[in-house]
Amino acid sequence: MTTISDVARAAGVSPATVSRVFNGGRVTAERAERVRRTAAELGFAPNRVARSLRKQRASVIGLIIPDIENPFFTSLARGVEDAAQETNLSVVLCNTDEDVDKERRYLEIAAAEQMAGVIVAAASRNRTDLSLLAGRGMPVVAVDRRPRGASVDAVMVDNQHGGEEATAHLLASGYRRIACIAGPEGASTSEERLAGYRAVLRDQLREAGEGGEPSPEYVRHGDFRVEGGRAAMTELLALPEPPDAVFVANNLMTVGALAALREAAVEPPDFGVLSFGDVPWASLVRPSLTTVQLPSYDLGWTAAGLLQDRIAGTDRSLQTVVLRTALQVRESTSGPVTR
Amino acid sequence: MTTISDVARAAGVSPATVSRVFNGGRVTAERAERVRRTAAELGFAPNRVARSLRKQRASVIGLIIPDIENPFFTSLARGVEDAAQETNLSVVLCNTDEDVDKERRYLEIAAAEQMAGVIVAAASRNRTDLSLLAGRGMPVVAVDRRPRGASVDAVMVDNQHGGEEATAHLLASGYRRIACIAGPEGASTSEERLAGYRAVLRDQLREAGEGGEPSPEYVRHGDFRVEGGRAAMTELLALPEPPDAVFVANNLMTVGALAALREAAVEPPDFGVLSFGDVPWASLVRPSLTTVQLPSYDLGWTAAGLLQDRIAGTDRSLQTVVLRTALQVRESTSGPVTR
DNA sequence: GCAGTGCGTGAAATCGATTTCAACAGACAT
DNA sequence: ATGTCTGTTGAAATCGATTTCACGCACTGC
Repeated sequence: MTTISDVARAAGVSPATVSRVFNGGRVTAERAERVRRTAAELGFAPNRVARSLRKQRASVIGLIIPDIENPFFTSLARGVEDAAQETNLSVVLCNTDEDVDKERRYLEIAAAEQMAGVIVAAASRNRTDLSLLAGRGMPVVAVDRRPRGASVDAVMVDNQHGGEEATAHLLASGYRRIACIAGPEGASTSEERLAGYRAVLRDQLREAGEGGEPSPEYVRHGDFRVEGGRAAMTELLALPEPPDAVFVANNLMTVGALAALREAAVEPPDFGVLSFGDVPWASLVRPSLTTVQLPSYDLGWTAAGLLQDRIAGTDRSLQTVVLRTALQVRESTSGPVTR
Repeated sequence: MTTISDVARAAGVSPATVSRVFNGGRVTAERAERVRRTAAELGFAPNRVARSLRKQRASVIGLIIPDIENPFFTSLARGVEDAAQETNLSVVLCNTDEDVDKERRYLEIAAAEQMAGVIVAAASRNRTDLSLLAGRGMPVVAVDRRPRGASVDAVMVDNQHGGEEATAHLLASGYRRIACIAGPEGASTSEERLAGYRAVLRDQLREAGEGGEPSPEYVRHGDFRVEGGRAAMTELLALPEPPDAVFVANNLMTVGALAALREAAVEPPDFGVLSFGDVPWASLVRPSLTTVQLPSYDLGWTAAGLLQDRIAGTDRSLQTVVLRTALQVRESTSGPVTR
């Protein structure tokens, strides 16, 4: 391992000069050239640990996500990674498994490693505590989920709008008994999607002159995982008057819901399914699935951008960027065949 | 940020003693207790950067994979992560996009960050150069793919066996014109799977008294991605005598192949499809897909174990662990209906 | 010719932990 | 009383880079 002193000695200059060559200090062209050449000869690469210690900041950003096996988050991670690469930051990917304790451990590591900044998709709206980092002046950006009371930059999805879009599409397709499989109660993303669903249904009831509220029986809460979706869908199908369509609040639960539908031998387009979030590849084997597309990659990219601004020292006021969803209609035949 | 000196001062001891308390040196019980208490009061957590610099080794391992969006690798990553957690190592996940240059950059970072070790699923059999790290004495474990000439521990999948299993199953199900969509030429994993396919077909031809070689037209090379699978399948279907089944050498290409089949309105069980590697969730919407299950999680877990042995300083001789695949039969009706 | 300015340079301090080394205290044997 | 040994302790060196500071030199303007 060649150090900066090795290079300095070989090039006949001081370590300070070598450092300046690589960090944009003022050095005469001729010396700089000589240093660069000897450095290349010796295969010198600065020790990033030493650099981090001295600078009190590593060239690493943390990305803390709740589920690495969910394509939504891997896509987000790619966005972060691509953006980070442009400024030579590396990304440490941490998977919390929706577990607040695991998450806290990672936040502590981020502090102890003196990471340049952290992007967090919080495991819990209430119990995730970002003050640990924000308090030490470490730049933090919340993404997808904003923990309560955290004063940090954020990049969010317009969940309510997505929920409205989805529900409106199902209505427009002719379905009338539309259920909703929401996420865990308390999850902000889920609440907002549900709010969108409710708002559209209420409007529709009013217009139809029926007034009142959409049936509370048609709303089930899952856990954002496959099994939760399956269970909720099974319950819905067992109702005295089962729904004829369902809006599912995330991609994994959609997979579960589809499985339950298949077991019950209920198929689109008799039964409408609209997924919030892309179910990757499902489109290939089940083209009739309409989805609310989430800007996952852009979410990551944007969050990384905000973070880098902060790292660079910008002190604009706190900012929340909201990205829109886009409905991707894939139904070949749209709407129920018989009514 | 409280440092070790702050704690030392507050507890009325030297920094050396504080360090010993946290690193298992000999300290009298009473002092140790006092130090621990003051440390807790001050919220002291050792600065990992400083520790890494002094120890010449970080408590971080690198995991370098070619495609973070492939569930095979995310599952592998979980295996690594879970194993690493047990010894308080954190994992840095690096995505190379199958790009050798990107990969080299990450290998250099691993060196400059003084990572404790690296697990690599190499982007290229020929061009991935692990000597950079192995030469500096950094522990390295190859996983899934073993780069040529690298003298490192390795954890592999028994690809040939998996290929044999897959092909034999298709034969046993009654298919006779079995094609293969292999991976890129030169990729060791692909070559081995293909070898398994060829071996079984040759045996079958011999037994059937026909002798000779399986038709070379039935072997196509893809790029391990969705589009490659789709293109290859389309070509196969366009042959004068198209196959009646296909063995696809990885999960993503299977997705592409399924899409091509759907476009051509060819459906199982008239056409047999066997995927090497699980196509997540596809089972739910297409239960008839039989797959060769890869031990992705175990691959990661095992690799992390080997790496930790090396980090701890074991100097047993180089070791290659080969994990078996398992056929997961999901066909409801098995085999072609008409012949 | 002299003060003032600016640039390039190297010596040395610095980041925060670990670890070596020497000193010291106390127990015990000679 | 002296020597030996064991077990604790703190001062100081160390890891490898960055950065401050002061110095020397060359110019400029008066």
